[in-house]
Amino acid sequence: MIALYDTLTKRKAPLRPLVPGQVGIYLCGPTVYNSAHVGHARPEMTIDVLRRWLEASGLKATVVRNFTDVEDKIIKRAAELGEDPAALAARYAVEYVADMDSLDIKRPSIEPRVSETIPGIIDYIERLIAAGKAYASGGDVYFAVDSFPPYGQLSGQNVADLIAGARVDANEDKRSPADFALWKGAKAGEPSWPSPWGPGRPGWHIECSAMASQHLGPSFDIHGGGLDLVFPHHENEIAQSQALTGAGSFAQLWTHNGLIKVNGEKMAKSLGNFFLLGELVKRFDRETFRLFMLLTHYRSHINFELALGDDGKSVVGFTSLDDAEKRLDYFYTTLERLDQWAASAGVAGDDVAAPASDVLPEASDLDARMRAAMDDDLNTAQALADAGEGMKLANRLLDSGKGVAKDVRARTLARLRKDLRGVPCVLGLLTRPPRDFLDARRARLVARRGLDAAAIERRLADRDAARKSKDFKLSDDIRAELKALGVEVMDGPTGATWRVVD
RNA sequence: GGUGCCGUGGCCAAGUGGUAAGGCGGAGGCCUGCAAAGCCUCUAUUCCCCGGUUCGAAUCCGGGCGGCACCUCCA
Repeated sequence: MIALYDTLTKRKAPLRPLVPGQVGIYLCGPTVYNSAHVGHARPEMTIDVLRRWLEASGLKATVVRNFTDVEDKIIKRAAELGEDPAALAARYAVEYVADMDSLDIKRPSIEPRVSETIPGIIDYIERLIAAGKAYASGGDVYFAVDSFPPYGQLSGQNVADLIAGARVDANEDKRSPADFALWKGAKAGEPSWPSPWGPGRPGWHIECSAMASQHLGPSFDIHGGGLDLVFPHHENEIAQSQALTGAGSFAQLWTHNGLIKVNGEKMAKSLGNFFLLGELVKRFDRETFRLFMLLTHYRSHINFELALGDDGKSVVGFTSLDDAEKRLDYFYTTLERLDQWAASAGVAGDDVAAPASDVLPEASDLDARMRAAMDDDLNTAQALADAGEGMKLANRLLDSGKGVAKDVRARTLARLRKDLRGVPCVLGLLTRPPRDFLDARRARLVARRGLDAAAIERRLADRDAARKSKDFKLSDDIRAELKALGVEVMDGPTGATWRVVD
């Protein structure tokens, strides 16, 4: 049974699906007014892992992730570019899908758009007005926060403080400064839809209430999003929804992922310190992003570290991603060694998976430990630390069977070979044949350093000849020569191999 | 001003009552013609500080200090 931390009750709670065996998840999606950056990947990755874990646990997950394609920022940006707002939003939505595909994030079951939900939104607003929870005023419609006493339960805010803080937008048409717009009357030249209150468009929060209830029903299991959305967005979603459908309806569990910081600073458009996914994906393996994110628990902030040049400003490297990719390299290298051992030992597939008692204890409970970590609020950091321990044990046994009975060693290695791909594969890691990853990575590094692989191979052949004739001076000279290029030569039982150090 | 989160070794980071995971870095070692990779050992008597609860606290409570986030567009 999986437990998740619930922002509303501030504690971990076991997931008890409303419909046994099925889990409905709503994730707040992007406002599509420009390209996706690293920050967008975090909630997507979090929900992707949640969804994969639930599915692996035998549950059917329905993930609804919206596109907000009608919004002030889109209108503004479209005006700047002289482009039609709808066309601009559609263009960036296509790009967004491609970016998430490139990170191997499973597509949501349903991707509703505001532009396709307008009738549902208008209906929703009409019901709120009929229930006395909202009022039309000056072409707009506002939610009456006073009509919903529990307001503030998610974020710990109270209405009086909000008003006293004077940070809420006072507005002639509002009865109370804390009220928020459900419908915004259109100004000249703005895109609009006809409504009982005149032409206009939905306010920011109502879309999610409407889309969630339309696709998942008035009550569903999990609502996700970034920590920055707790207030006001999610608070307002709760108000709108529960004002109509009552306490306890809407999301049963609220999960919020931590944000991404850049060299310790908040990542913000205004600071300009964000990086587009499309560019980073060219430079790193897609699994590198996944590992980078999953190495930290989803509720913590992640620091996206950059290596800066001497001027302290120019970005010369992506330290966090480099580190994650090296770790991934270690994992895949270990798996390859295990595969080679299995091939030479004649171990086929998983068929030698032995009972727990017949393998070393560190290996016998590895899978259970990883599963327990995942069930405990998706502790991927713990699960991957466990996997790392398993990798280390595998390498040790592969190096030497000293002190371990031969059959126990073999069964342990077989077990590790299976389990080290078990939970990690569910998380979308270590899913490929090791050689695919390792070759692709080396090719990328070769290209990045502007090296010539064929030339390296030729020098390696020269060195091999030198070693055969015991000319270690020449052999070492060639090693040094390649080393200067960033190429490391590794002598092995089947000849020398090489890799690019970064 | 309000609200919430956090403060773990040089750095990163798990751990929410039972006596400090893991990674990086560093030191030593095994292996190697030399290396690299891999492995082994060491690297926090202690979890921001001060009180309290408890047989027992990094974990709970109170106070203080520090950082961050949200309250305005932000994933």
